Amino acid sequence: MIPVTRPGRKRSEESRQAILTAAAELVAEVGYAGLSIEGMAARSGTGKQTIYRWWPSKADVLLEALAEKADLHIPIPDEGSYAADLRAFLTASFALGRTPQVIAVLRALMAEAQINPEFGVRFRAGFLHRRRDALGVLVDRARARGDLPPVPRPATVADLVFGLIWYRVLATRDPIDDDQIDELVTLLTGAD
Amino acid sequence: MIPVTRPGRKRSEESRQAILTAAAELVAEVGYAGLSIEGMAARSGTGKQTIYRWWPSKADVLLEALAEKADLHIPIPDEGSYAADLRAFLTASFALGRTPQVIAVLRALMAEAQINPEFGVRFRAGFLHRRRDALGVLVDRARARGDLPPVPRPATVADLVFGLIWYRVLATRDPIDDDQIDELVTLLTGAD
Amino acid sequence: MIPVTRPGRKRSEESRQAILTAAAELVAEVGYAGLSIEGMAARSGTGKQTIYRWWPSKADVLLEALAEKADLHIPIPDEGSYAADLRAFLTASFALGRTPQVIAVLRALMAEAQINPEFGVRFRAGFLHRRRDALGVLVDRARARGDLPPVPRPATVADLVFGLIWYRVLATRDPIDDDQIDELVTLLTGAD
Amino acid sequence: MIPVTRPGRKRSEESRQAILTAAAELVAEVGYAGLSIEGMAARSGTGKQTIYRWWPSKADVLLEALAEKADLHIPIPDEGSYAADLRAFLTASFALGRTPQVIAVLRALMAEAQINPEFGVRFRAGFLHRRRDALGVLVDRARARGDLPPVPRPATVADLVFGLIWYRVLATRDPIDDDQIDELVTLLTGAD
DNA sequence: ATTTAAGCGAGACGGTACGTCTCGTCTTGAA
DNA sequence: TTCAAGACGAGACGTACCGTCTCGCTTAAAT
Repeated sequence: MIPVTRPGRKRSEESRQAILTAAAELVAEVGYAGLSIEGMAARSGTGKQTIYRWWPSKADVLLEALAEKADLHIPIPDEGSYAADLRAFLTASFALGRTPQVIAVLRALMAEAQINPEFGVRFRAGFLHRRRDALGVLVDRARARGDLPPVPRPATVADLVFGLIWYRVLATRDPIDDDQIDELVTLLTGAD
Repeated sequence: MIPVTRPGRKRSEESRQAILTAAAELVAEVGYAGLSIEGMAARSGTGKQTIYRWWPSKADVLLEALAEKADLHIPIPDEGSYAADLRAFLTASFALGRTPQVIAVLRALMAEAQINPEFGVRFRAGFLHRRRDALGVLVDRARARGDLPPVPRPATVADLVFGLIWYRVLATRDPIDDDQIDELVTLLTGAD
Repeated sequence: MIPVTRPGRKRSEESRQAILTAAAELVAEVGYAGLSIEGMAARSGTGKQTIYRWWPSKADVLLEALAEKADLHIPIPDEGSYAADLRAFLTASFALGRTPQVIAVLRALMAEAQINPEFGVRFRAGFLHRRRDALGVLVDRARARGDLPPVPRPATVADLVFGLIWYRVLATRDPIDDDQIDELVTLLTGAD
Repeated sequence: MIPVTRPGRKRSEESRQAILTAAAELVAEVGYAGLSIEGMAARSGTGKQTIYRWWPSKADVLLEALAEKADLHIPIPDEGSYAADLRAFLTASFALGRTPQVIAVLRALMAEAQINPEFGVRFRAGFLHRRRDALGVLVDRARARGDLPPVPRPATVADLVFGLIWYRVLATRDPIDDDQIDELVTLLTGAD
């Protein structure tokens, strides 16, 4: 058994919060490209070393700041049918991305994940997989009910749902209207 | 009529090609994060100013290098039916992204488009919209034929198709298998 | 016999004047450090090559501009005595350097002569030696008259006179008052 | 009383020395025009920022390097008479400028002082005034003794002495021979 | 109580690339 | 041949951050 109580000063929760807050404020003010560790340290009144000690990159700070405020595991209670479950999930997901600040951070993190492969691994594990798993719960539930149409296959459902969401966020950049939720539900449940 | 003959030395096509080649080679060797204007100038045997004179950022150089080799307006001949047209388009699109080098560049450009808004505008106009228009031709053709199912709507077709492709490229990072083409065709044409 | 009439276009006197004028104006506006061949070409409406064709450096342009306006060989008529000659020479010399613009150019040229040895050679030949020779005429005249004191030696007279002037221009930067002319004349003529 | 202990890492004396040495070596090798901050950083194995943090220009680095090796306040002990004091001062001054390396640096600094006014202020305060003050001590001593001739006035003595030295360094560029020391002493002390 | 071992804010360090500026040369088409 | 225009290879400028390294201090568990 490892002695968990190490000697020395404890990590400062105050500094941690100050850094997360500074990161969120700065990215809103100067954009992700203008965000720097140096700037975060200055704004938060901490030292650069304190940031480097706990986070590997500026993207990881943002990821933690995001996780702090938005629970990514939004559980979907059983709504009775696959269609109802799906509609609930989509509505909740779109609500998550309705705040421009969150969208901006998501765009930046997805971008960083492409450019910095190590962060990519962490971003997939810490964000993308969690969202995918949340959807997986619904699909499994539907499968158990025998509610699932033959096309698309369960594995493809996530690709279509998240593909559409991310494509709108990253490429077309206009918000998803509610009509599209109905359209998607219809398409995926095989209803007419 | 404007006199087209401007005074002064002409732009060097030789240097332009050397820069595009150097950019493509370097991004393959050191990755997008390791790519720099400085490095491109050194590798291509040109001066930094020559690059800054013609391109606003390293991403724009890559975009031009990409456009140079891959025609983005791949025309889809009439295959007789919506389903056949769609299958041809998807097959051609996946083939485009089969070469890892092209995928790597696309990931980088989509990332840069998130981080650098000015480049984002150019990337959408110079790449995303062209691909979307190419798909639009098929859909219009199907609509003229009365071949189009009520769901999804034409505008959503592109979101689903490109959403799925980009999501796999950016998020899951595993290649699309051919079964998924069939699945997608079935889903979008409303066939059973 | 060389055919003096060479083929091709003649040198443009207009451009030459425009360049000299631009150089003089610019050095007054932005200082010698801010003066550039590029700026001179832009201001004068000429091409850089035209400047490089006729002058080896920006300092040479300034030197020619200076020579254009101030005759450096101010002849000193025989005033009857060494003391009177000397006083006339000093008065004329100080007058030359009374205009701040000329002083500024002289400072810059003397500086450039230290930094750029090739220009140093030209500056000495084109400016310093001419001034020294002008003083030499007086001294020779005095020697012929037997008017010269044993100390300082003729060669040292120039060192003292020009040394004092340049030291004030370069180091102390305050103008020479007329009392110092008398002082210098007294000192050099051995009068009491 | 201000607490002198400032936070943060201390300035590296090792780097400071390495930079001063590199500056001195480089100016000897490539001349002042060829000297660059970039080159000094490379040669000294430091970063450019470290130089910019402590010195405003390459000339200031050289000035400090010069002050490091040559004490500019060479005190002149009382030699008994104004003439003897003066001879000692001149001999010491000429010795200072006998090493070609020192001369080369002085030429460069005086040049830079003309071109860069801010450095000019620092050069006068950090070098010229100190030398002038050293001479002032002798003159004051002579005045106290009643040893001073009416011409030249004390203020002009410095102009003549340093004028001659600098004129030879900057303009004629040939070394001062010892005869000229005697000549100068004779002239300034009013002896025959 | 004293020692030891972090963590902290601060800031200097060796680096790298940025985007700009100017250099001196070369190329173009008109005069 | 010269000229105005302007692209070119080259390379230094001064700045911004990177990620690392002292530094004096605070904090807390172990001695």
